[in-house]
Order: sequence, then structure tokens, then C-alpha cells
Amino acid sequence: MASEKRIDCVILGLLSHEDLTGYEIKKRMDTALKYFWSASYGSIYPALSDLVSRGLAVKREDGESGRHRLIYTITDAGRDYLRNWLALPVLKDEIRYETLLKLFFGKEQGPGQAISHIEALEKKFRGELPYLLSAEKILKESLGDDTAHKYYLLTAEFGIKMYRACLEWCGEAKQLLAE
Amino acid sequence: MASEKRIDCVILGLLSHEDLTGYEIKKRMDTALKYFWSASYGSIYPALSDLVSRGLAVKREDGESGRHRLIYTITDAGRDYLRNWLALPVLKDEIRYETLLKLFFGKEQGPGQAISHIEALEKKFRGELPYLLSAEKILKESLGDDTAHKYYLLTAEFGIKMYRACLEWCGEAKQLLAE
DNA sequence: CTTACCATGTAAGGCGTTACATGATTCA
DNA sequence: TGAATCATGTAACGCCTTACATGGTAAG
Repeated sequence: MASEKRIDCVILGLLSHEDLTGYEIKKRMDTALKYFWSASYGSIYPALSDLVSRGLAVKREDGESGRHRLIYTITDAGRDYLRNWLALPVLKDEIRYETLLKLFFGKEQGPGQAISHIEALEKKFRGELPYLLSAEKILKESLGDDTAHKYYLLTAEFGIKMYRACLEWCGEAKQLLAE
Repeated sequence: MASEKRIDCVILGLLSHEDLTGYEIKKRMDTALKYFWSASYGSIYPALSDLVSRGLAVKREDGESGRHRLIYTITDAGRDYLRNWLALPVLKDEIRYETLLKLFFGKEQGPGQAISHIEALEKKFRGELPYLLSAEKILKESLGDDTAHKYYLLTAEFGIKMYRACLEWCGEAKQLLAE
């Protein structure tokens, strides 16, 4: 069994919940999924065409809005494909933290530079945490509305835990470097 | 200024501390850097040849051991290149957690499957944490020996914080799913 | 009326992995 | 003597990003 392309699975996963355009799929990635996944238009649009040609999704034009929109819907075959992938064990969880890399080699440039890299990370996380907290609040309040919300909440809480741990580490790391 | 290839920078970073063979570089990646970076032989060996051809490293054959070993040393130009990269702001910290992706779409398959993905993650992290803790202990004891140890310790502590936060989340997530 | 956002797509190329290919040495 | 580990490398290919190219619509 060929290992399923993840971009296909992400898109099918999003479509399994609601019909979407390519543009909307990208927006979901940049908001709900951004804490653990990302993708660009250059991979989304070709993947969508491919899914249609393989019968895993269908495309229709939006008749209602004034805009030119191509709305994609998952098919039964697509749902089967998604379920099959979900059942497979996870192949890899990847982390590539350039910040940590620069820190690891920090001796070459000294503590000042290391601290400024840490502060950039800290700033980014501090800025993003409020969004996650508000998502958490909304999801908790609407847990009963949709079975899916429980799963969304889980991932939001993962992000919150990670961000908080990271912010804590930033503080301690700066202190160690200042010594 | 062309954005420096990260594989080149990682290798130069490792060589900035000590001379190494390609094989040893891979080992460093799989132990000290594994918590935030990875690379395969298929990228390491070609990158090493490239660094030599650009004058950023030099290669010599090992005369002492019985084995066929090619030992690489960073040049002054290589050190300049590395320092320049270290001074640049971080371009991207990436996370691609397939586990979280499968969890996000968990509604499609129900809580049993979600829990088994979480347990796989939990098992992996629980197995790796002791190594990090022992690295932390060793680095703390030898902080005075080498300026670099402080920076290594920082990254080890990052890993510990992240793993602990993640393990905590695993427990809570399983509980929420069991409800 | 202009800025921001909505909306779709392609081409080129970078980056990296997997699988393959080979062989020596160490240790139990 | 067989398994594990040391050790170097290539070829094919997959996946994805960046940059480009184009144009419509909503809102102030």
C-alpha cells in the first residue's frame, strides 16, 4: 500500500467536515492547523485537481456569491481513503526548529545573539497564545454542538500546553545566558 | 544574500566544535540534535563535498584507525559563513505533527483510534525522556569545562520541557476522550 | 477610488528522503 | 562465524515552497 500523501489527507480531512474552496482550505491551515501543520497554495491547488481526477472529491462552481469560487466536496471514496489513512499508525512527527539550531551553536557568537533569538521566539509565541485561548473558550462552550469540537479542542489544548512550556523555557534560558 | 542552506549550516556548526566524519555527523543529528532537527546520509554526504568545493571545509583521510574514514575540518571561511548565518534572524521554525493531524480529524473514526495514536506518541516520548535527563545531568556537571556546554544544556532543557508538557497533554487528552 | 481581501492557478527549482550499493571491522 | 556497527556514497524521485501571473469584489 503506497503511503498516502499527507497533503491529500489534510485536504480530505478538512472536506470531511464541510465543503470548501481552495482558498478556504488555505485559511483553515493558517488558523486552526497552524500549530502543527502548514501548506501553500502551490501544493493545495494541484492536490485538489488530483483528488478530483482520482474520484476522491468533486468540484462545483459557486452559483450564489458574485465571486468565482470552486467548491470541493468529499466523495464516499474520499471518505474511505481518509478513514484508511486515519487508521494507519503515524509515520512521522517532525520538528525543525531553526531557533534551537542557532542556539546549539551559540558559543560561536556569544550570549547576546542567543538571547535575541530567544526573544524573537518568545514574542511570536506570546502573540499567538491569545488566539489559541479564545479558540479553547469557544470550543469548550460548544462541545455539545458537534462531535468534531472535542477533537478540535484537543489540538488547541496541545498548542496551549506547548506554547506555555516554551514561554517558560524562554524565561529560564535567558536567565541562564545572563549569568 | 542567498538564504544559506540549513544543511550546510548544521554541518558547519557541528564542525565548529570538533572535526568529524560524515558518519559521526549523522550520529550527532540522531542524538544531540534529534529533538529539533534531522538529516539523512543522502543529504549529509553531498553537502560535505559541496562545502569542501566551496572552501568552507577541508577533508583529510584518517591515518590512525584501521578504518577508511574521511575527516572534515572547518576553515576560516567556513567559520565566517557560519557566524554570518547565526547572526541572521530565524527564518522558520517548523512543526509537522501527523499525530495532531489525525487527532484533528478524529471524529471520522471515533475516540478509540484517537486514543491509540496518543498512546503511541506517549510511549515514544516516555522512552526518550530518560536520555535527555541524563544528558542534562552530564552537561550541568561539566558546565565549566567548555563554553559550548551551556548552549547544549539550553537545548536539552528545551527538549525536557516540551516532552513533559506533551506527556501531560497526552494524559489529559486521553481522559477527555474517555468521557 | 483605492486598499484590502477574495480567489485560482502555474513554473521552476530547492531541499531532502528512501532505497540501493558496497565493503571493512569489531565483538560476542 | 555471524551480527552489529562503522563507513561512504549515488540515483531516483517526492514533496513542497517561492515567485510569478491574473483578475474580481467589498468596504471605507
